[in-house]
Amino acid sequence: MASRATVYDVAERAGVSIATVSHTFRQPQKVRPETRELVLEAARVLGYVPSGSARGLAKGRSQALGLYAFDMFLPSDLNAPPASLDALVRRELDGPADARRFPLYVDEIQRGFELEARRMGRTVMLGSGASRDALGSIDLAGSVDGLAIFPGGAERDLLEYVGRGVPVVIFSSPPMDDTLHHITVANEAAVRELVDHLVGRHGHRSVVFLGELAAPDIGARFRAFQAALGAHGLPVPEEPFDTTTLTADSLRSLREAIASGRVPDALVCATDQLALAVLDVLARHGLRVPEDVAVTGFDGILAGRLSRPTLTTVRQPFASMGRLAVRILIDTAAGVEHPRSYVLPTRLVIGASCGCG
Amino acid sequence: MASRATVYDVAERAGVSIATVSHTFRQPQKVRPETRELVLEAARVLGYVPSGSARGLAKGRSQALGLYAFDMFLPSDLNAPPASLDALVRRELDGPADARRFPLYVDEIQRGFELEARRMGRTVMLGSGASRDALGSIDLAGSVDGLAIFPGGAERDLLEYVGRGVPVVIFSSPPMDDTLHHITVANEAAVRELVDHLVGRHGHRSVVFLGELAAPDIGARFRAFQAALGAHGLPVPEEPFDTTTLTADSLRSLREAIASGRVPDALVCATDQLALAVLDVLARHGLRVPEDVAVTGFDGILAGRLSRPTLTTVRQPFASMGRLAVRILIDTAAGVEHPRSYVLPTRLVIGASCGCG
DNA sequence: TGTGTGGAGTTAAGCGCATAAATTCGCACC
DNA sequence: GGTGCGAATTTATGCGCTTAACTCCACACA
Repeated sequence: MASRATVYDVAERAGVSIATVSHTFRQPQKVRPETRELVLEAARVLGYVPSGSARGLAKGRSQALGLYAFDMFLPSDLNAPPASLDALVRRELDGPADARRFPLYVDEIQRGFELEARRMGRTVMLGSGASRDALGSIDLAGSVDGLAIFPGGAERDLLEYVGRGVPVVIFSSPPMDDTLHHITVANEAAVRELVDHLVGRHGHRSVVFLGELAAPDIGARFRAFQAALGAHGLPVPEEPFDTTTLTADSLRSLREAIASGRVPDALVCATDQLALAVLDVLARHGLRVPEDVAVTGFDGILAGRLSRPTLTTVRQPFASMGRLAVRILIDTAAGVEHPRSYVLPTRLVIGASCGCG
Repeated sequence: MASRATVYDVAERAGVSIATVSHTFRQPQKVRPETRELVLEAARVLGYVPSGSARGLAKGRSQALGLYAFDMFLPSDLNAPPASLDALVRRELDGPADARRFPLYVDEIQRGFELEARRMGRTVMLGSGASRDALGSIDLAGSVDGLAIFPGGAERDLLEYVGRGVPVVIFSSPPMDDTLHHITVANEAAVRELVDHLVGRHGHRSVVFLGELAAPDIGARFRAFQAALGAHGLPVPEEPFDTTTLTADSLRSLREAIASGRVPDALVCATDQLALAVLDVLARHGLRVPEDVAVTGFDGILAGRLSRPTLTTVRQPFASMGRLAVRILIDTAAGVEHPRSYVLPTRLVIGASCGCG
């Protein structure tokens, strides 16, 4: 692995200046065919591969778009000790293939992002870090022409900061008065439709909301939930029934309700992941879904179609969100204006967990 | 979007030299706390974000690992005209969520790659291009400290070329006498086990292989298939029953066999994707699986667990392969030797498509 | 007072490429 | 033979950062 060849090496071997070498690769028409061939041959012999860093520095942009995920999605993995290869393989082959861990909604957005970037001839840089780790996203921001990011913890000001130098899109975050671009869905309409279904169609009266309000989108869903209950003339709760985080000691309120025999008619969960956890808890305590209690999710991830019963949920256009982010970033970097906020539609997906089918 | 602040700007504002600014971020212990605070404050005010390109150039490495996929996996998307946002969203929400397109095996390897890179504090650069496009992977190679790649078309020499400057890992490619690192699975043992099951357990005699031999791993599987049949005293075919490419006019041999009423007992498909297509064709022609004909796949992708019947297949440790690639790349870049080839184990997964269950 | 020492900061030299501006050259044309 | 011109190539500079080597200075010690 000798140190890589540079333009200088190629130029010397081809008997031309480095400018000609550069031209040969970037603006071939400016170089006489014979000279070009000379340069290409030299490059071939030397195994020349242009340095992306040097090019990026010289041109002022990298042709790369960044996607940053806080590790909130995979904390367990990040903290795990490095397993031996054997252990990794054995665990993977012996364990169950788990659709609950992958693909999640992040992965679907990422996929759309990748596909569109590919279409546009851009490379994608994937970064990640701890929730509080400012440096991770800053580092990434310094290497790309645009950055898309998932909502994490207290990163708002950090993003504004980063956004001064590079366009930034934030997913699943309702319109706000900041300098970032937002992509989200019509949470209000979606929740309204969901509640209408549970109350209007199935006649449930005791309908509750489960979810942690920290994420901006989930807050919006809860407020929409309150409004929807009100619209149906039902009592409006001040807070979610359970504000779980899906960590160790989660779903406490739900388990207490089960223990005391006062389970609501319907559990509206802020996300599919949460809904699946709820299904588990209910099953473990001998409660049948939907006979004893209805459950709904939000997102439309794959695992929700594999569960028993299948999940009634709201499908989000994740791939489109990822694609849209790419378009916004590229356009904005090129000076083309874009609306600061996009609110995409959703679709109610009726499964078995609400009592239908 | 004013042009980004640089070390010079920060240095000037803080009244220090650019070296001190750099030290503040890279080796904080070398600068006095008060000075450090001065610099950080200046950086904060200016919205300073270090340039990844400049750093990469100065240090000679980028802390990024590359993953390159030829577009053979997504040709349709690449060639599609750019749809309007509305059209994209509508198509996504209205269409069926299709586990047959995602996640595929590439995605699972990629996931392992990403997770391990994250663990190691590296960023991942995703590139892609047309099969014949040398420039794509070369460009990517120039921007990363190591490159992992899927087997595509005639890229062998290209990879050797790229491999001169940067460590390269190639997936699903049996050990070869080249300068690259290879990661694959024990195709021979896996196919042997599969055939043993079909012949020994289910008593099938007319067992055929379907698959395109271009991919190196698939070639290995077919040779193992031949050997396995021979070991059972069955006639050994010269060629696969069908060498389909899953494009427009695919599975011709199979359809002809169906038309002529001479369908084999068991169809051993080179991949799950192919097996799923085979299931479709069989169903469309009124043939029942496994009653009329047995089918097996290879890979263990998610869609194979969603099909009816579920697929009997061979599960590969994809995530581990991705993780291993990262370890190889990082180690090799650091001068630590690694075996040139890794051959990982697999696991036979019995579904319903072979006649079990 | 002279010397040594270590800490804090600065100087200066690249890293590999792109590109504007300058130069060279061949050639047509008067 | 002089002039003009466009094409081909080179010169020269800068992109923003890292870091080895150096300077400076305060302080301890003999």
